[in-house]
Amino acid sequence: MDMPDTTDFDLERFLPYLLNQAAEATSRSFHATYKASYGMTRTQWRVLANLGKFGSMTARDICTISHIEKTKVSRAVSALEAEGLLTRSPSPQDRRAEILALTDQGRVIFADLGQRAIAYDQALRAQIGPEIAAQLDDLLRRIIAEGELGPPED
Amino acid sequence: MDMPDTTDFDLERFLPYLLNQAAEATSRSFHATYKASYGMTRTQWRVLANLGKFGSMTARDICTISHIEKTKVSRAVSALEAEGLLTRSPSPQDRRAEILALTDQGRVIFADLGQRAIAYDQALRAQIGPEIAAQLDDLLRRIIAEGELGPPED
DNA sequence: CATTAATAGTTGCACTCGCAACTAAGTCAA
DNA sequence: TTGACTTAGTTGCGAGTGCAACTATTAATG
Repeated sequence: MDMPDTTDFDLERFLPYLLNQAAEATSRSFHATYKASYGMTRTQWRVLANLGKFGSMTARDICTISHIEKTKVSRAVSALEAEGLLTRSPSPQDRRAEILALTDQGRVIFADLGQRAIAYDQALRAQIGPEIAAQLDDLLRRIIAEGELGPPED
Repeated sequence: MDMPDTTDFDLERFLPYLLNQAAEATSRSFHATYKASYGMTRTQWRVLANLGKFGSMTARDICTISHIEKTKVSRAVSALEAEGLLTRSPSPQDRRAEILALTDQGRVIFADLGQRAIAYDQALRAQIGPEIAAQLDDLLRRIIAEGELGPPED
């Protein structure tokens, strides 16, 4: 009737750790791409990608869709605007909100990075096998959806 | 003979993005645990966990094993030492290196957090199903191992 | 040996992040 | 319409991070 030996804990078998390592490994080289080409932050890239995908929307919409904190979005929007990649225009329905839209230049860059992202993603999936990659997608989405299973409540 | 429409790029199908979201979702609540209980950083927790698992080793060993940047390790070690959770002693073989070892207090905390980590990990795996979780482990390890498949080389 | 290169670890700096506090605008109800 | 409450977005601040430069020591090479 042994208790599990607590010194048995092994980071290498800890799912959050593995997910982090995998995320960092796969993010790093693509991050280098958009950073080198356009001096972009990961958050900026994500905001750009959302606007590219969905068209005009407010900062709040981006927060809701992508689960990025509003302060990160706010700063990313400022930076992208300063670079001339997006414009803000006041929302007619709500004067607190601003409608964000990519400029032509923003769309060009989104097209470029989008293409490279697709290529990178395909290379990744090819390495682990396309069917398995599809399974992986499902698993990750489930984990994301389960979201926080509240703290261990000990 | 269409080129793939570049506006088709969808963050939600981008593996690095999914991995990141999943990693953040699973890390967040456990991060809250060690932060609240011991005011620890993720890097500090990882250094502690490595020392707990492998016993005495140098900072460089930790870097090699866990792929954490040496500056992060350096600062984490300083912080853990300041908290009295580890000691440094000069290496007899190499006067540049220091041998790191957990103090009794460090081991107690490692035991505590290790236990909680195991519980958290098991809860996570239970949610997605244990067999599937095992598959996920394999996949993640493969992705980590493939490591950087060099930048797209376009 | 003497020099040059490599390595262990630290530090300075510029930047990103997370959180709380804040402004401005909209909502709801008495 | 006034007052309490919520929401969109911004800003200040403390803290963590990445990168490059640096010290001290060890290894390698002529």
